[in-house]
Amino acid sequence: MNNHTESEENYIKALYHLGGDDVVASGALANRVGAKGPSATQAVRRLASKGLVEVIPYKGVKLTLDGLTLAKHILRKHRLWETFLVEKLGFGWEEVHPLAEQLEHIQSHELVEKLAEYLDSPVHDPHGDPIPQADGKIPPAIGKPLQQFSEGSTLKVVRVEDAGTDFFTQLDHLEISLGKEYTLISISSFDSSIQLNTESGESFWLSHSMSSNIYAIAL
Amino acid sequence: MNNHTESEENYIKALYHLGGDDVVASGALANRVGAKGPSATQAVRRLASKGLVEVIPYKGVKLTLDGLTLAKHILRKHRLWETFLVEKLGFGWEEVHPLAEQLEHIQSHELVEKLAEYLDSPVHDPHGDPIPQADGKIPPAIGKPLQQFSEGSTLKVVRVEDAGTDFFTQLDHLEISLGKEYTLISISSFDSSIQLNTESGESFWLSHSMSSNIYAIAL
DNA sequence: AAATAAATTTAGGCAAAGCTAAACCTTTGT
DNA sequence: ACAAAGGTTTAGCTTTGCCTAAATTTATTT
Repeated sequence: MNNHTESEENYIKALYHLGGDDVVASGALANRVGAKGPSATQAVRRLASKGLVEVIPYKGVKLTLDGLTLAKHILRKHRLWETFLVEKLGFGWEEVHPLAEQLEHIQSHELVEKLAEYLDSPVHDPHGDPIPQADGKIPPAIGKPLQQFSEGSTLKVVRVEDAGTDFFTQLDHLEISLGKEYTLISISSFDSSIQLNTESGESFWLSHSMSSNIYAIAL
Repeated sequence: MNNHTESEENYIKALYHLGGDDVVASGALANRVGAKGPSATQAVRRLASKGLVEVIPYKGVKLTLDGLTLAKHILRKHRLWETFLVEKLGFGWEEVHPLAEQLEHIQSHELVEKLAEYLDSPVHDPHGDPIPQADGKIPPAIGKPLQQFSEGSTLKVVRVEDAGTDFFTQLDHLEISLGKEYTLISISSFDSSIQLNTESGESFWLSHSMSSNIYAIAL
């Protein structure tokens, strides 16, 4: 009961990401894992038979406690590997997600814990996202989305949501990275896009979908 | 044409291990990957359709040049990961094989080369086995099997064949490890088993199957 | 050289995972 | 309240990869 396929783990991950331990619609799930509806229905059934999810037909799916534990454990592995790739192997933070997606499926508790130790038991990954700990606890997430700052405030970017590659390409293009400081000039009341000033005085706009994945603290 | 399943890679690995680029019987192959005859036949057919092997029906299978290249690349990954696990994470040399067997399937040239660099481009893994290089060249294997030493010679263990866990359990039990020195007392003309003396004077016997996987240099 | 033994391949099944098309619930709009 | 729209599940098909049993080919033995 402790050995899962890669596909199963991907569904579990998706469920966690989409809803934590809340109910998720099978369509949304299928979408997230890049499959079609029926595949998700079927997959979810397999997961249910392993006690990892609860299904309410025509309503949605929900992680059980076991499923939740597994999800957090996979996320722990993912973020530890990302940390390793960036800090030890010198990868850029924008390249590591797809690699970690492979590495997170490696099966060995001992390996995970030795890796954590080797990295000095990190609490945040290279994107600033919290790394679930061995006991299942999740460190507090740092920063607030840019929208929640008032115009004129000075802020420091401390975290970005570990999303797709195109998101990072955009970030790189705008030369946004962790630790950088900006002044928030204005928030469009029309489409919620945000205007930032860099330290060197240049100004640029961020779409809502961009800025809502960028987290900062006030200075 | 560059993307292989884990199962396929396991068959390629097995072929390389069993025969290098010589013909291997399908039964032996099945045996090595822990499958039954028909599964191997089928697998081999898939590999042939990808140009990785050549099949001579009822005779055997043989790696093509592409297959050989792939095999060496997988072995490179395997041994680099083993090196990482032992040198960086502090695993014992006897524990790393099954982990490396998972890690070797991670798909990323960049990762492999960054890992190699991080480990200072090692030429031998923790068992003393040569690590195929990025260009496909294989560093010279060091040492000779214990059988090839004459009685009375003093020798140093420099390499063991990276085999199953039980082999390492045995080695550990006998407290044999890389770098240790012994005197070869005698070779049984009956069953080729070997009698060794440790530096501290204790004496013990090694079966042929054990000693033929242990390599040493003369002192 | 024929018969038997051993190895290999074919035939036919099964489970995981995916797909499309069709059927079936739920929700929503009027 | 009911019909259309939208989302979900069922049905049925495909591929990978493994299995057992049966047929076939190769090797061995007398």
